[in-house]
Amino acid sequence: MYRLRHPRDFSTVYRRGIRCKTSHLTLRVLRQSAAAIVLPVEKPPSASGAVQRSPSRIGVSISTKVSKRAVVRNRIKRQILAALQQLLPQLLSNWDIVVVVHPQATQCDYQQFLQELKQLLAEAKVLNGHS
RNA sequence: GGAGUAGGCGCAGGCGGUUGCGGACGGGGAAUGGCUCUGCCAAACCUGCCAGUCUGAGGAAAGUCCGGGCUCCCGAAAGACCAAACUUGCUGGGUAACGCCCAGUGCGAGCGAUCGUGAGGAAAGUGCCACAGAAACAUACCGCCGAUGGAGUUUCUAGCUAGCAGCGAAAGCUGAUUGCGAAGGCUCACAGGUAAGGGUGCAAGGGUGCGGUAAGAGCGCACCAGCAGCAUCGAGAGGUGCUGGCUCGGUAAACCCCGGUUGGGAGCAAGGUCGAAGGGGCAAGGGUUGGUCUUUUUCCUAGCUCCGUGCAAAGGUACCGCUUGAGGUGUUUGGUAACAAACAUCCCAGAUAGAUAACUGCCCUCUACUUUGCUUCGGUAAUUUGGAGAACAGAACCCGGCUUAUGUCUUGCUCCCCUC
RNA sequence: UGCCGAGUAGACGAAUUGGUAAAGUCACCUGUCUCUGAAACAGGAGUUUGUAGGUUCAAACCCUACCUCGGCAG
Repeated sequence: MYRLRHPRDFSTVYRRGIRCKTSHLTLRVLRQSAAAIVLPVEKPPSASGAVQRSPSRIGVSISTKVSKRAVVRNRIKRQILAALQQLLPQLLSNWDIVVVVHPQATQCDYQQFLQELKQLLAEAKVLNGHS
């Protein structure tokens, strides 16, 4: 799994991405080709089209407002990443995805996260069809 | 059995399965691009990627309350003195150091085991002690006394004086009366004495008792508290005993004094290395355009989508700092202990949107229920099924402490109740 | 991660060289006025000073530990 790591990537997704929302999570999604306009150096102009097949990158954002305790935040993040791991084969490539966690999500368990993520990704049309 | 108290160099479930994450190690090993093009370089002394082996949170990793190491800036030979700061402060020891730890002393709390202790100086000075109260550190409101001094009193007395009456020869005696009147009595409470009692207050000039006194008072005595001196025990804080003069308010977590300690400041986001693209800044130079004066060479000034050069800033954890350390484990020795020494042995996280996880099986432990056996009917043993394995909590440069949060196991000791 | 600052009625906010039921404004409640409401006037209630200990005769204030909130490096 490829992770979003740089703050610059996060702010780009926040500025330009599509937004989807459930009661416990918010999803921000952006095509990497759109990001390539902002950062033209990463991709030479000749190869900008169909040649690129870099996999989708995923980031999770969870603030101290969700919970003050680092243990709780880390567990939620790990559970979300594990759920996405399970969904990874169905994901389309060339997308940047950011998952934002809401404060109510401290009560959720793994199955709930899995279900909500599946729903959100389908809504954002990042999931590899319903085939 | 219950209640309590002090510890633990005590534990933080175990073994697996599937899918995954960080680091280290040694292997395999591209695409692509460049060039001096049948080979080299970039990264080929192996990057992305691939599989393998090893390894991967805590007792508090937390709070950031102290003390260090380490790094940079300012200052500075070294030492002494002064100043300043710290806010450290019973004694002895431990430690790299500490406001920490150990052992003891005094005081306080508890029936006790034991616990708490910010525990130098108020007899060096200054300040403060509201209200109340006479007075808050020096006095006298009520009260007591009035010994001493003063004033009053003859309707207090002794005594003296004067004339009158009676008796008498006289001296004189008796009686009532006039006046004086003590160093005596009584009255006053004016001066004064007093700090027992009342009242005020957190606090009122050691406490209790007896004597004493005009009334009182360490004024005297006994015991107690406290102070000073001496002796003695102890390494010391202090303990014990004797003697003495009799007594001093509280507050220093108020200023302060004394003693002690100390170069100051910032903190790994310290600090250092490298520093792309595309822009902008400054400097001097060149080029070019315009203006003025002198002159036809240059100079001055203002500008520019111009040119290259130099300087400085800036962007990013890309790399270093970064984990071998006052290190861990074990044994022995010294010490009451904290701890120290010697020997042996081991290398044990290094992330940076931040790794150690998600789901799940068995064992073990605990617990609830079902059934059965025993029963002194309180329970106890086995068994079936279900549930839980938690609580507090996530390394972020590294150590030593403190504080706070919190599940469970276990050891010693104390008090109370019951039974033998 | 490191470093700073602040907590006083429902809201704002004074009292901080310790001194005795902790000012004031808005809001709230009751009444008067009015046909009703507002305004005005009169009266009233509410805070033990973030929490827990300590020093002191006495603590919002001094000391210690904790809790919460905010800020800076960003």
